[in-house]
Amino acid sequence: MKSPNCLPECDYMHAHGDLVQRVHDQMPKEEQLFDLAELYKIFGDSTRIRILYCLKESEMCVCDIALLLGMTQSAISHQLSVLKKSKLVRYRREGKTVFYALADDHVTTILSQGMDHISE
Amino acid sequence: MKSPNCLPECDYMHAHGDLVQRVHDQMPKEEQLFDLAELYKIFGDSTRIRILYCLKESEMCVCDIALLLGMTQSAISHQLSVLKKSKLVRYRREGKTVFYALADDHVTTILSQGMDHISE
DNA sequence: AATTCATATGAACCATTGTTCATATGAAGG
DNA sequence: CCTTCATATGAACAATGGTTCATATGAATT
Repeated sequence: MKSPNCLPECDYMHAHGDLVQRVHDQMPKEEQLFDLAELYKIFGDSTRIRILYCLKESEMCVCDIALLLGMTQSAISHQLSVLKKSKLVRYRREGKTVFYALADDHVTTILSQGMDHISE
Repeated sequence: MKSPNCLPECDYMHAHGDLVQRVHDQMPKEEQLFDLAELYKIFGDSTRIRILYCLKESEMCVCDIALLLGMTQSAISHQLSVLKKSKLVRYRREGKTVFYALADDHVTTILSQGMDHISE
């Protein structure tokens, strides 16, 4: 009798069954892999990357970022809201102005990790 | 006289000019930030993440991966070609079969880096 | 309370991208 | 050489996502 998690049969391709089953059993949970992809998706846009690199230097308000990146306030605000939802940035309000900053050191680490990789 | 890299004027928003200029000067090159985003984009798809996690365990041929992930051979092949273009996987041919593997340890590192982050 | 200013947000539009389907390539075996 | 089998690839389709435009919120100032 097969395990409840066994793979579907494959009649037209004779794959290397043992290997496939072993690797299958060692895979992380589907949900975890999905969340991981979602995380990278956030970093996978150059506007958001540029915003994060701004905030790496200093906390900044929305219109400063917009000015610096040469984009509209709306576009920046939309992207900040994406970054906010993913907890990659935090913010504080001061009067009419909202200052954004990187959420924690982990974000910086991930950024420099990737930067290392492409500078090879 | 302004530096050749100075920012455009902004008449309707009175941004914090000094800060903006300072952060602007410390930003990495546009092209680098673009490439960084492109790298993360590759990781930002759950099919590709799942493929990478398969290959983390063992080198595998295309149809094994397809079987394991319950997807068509074509879909997997297309994604492998994306991963190949970005040098995240390498491959070797053995007769009719092509075996894929992770390109280097750096890929594993990036994967576990992200996995750390979401497991908080 | 009315206005101004910084930011947020909803809808629409266009571009990008992942999958499918059909077909091509290219190696091994008869 | 003709077939078979594993993989690759091109075109088409559907879905996702980033920007813009118009407008809303909400805080400060008069």
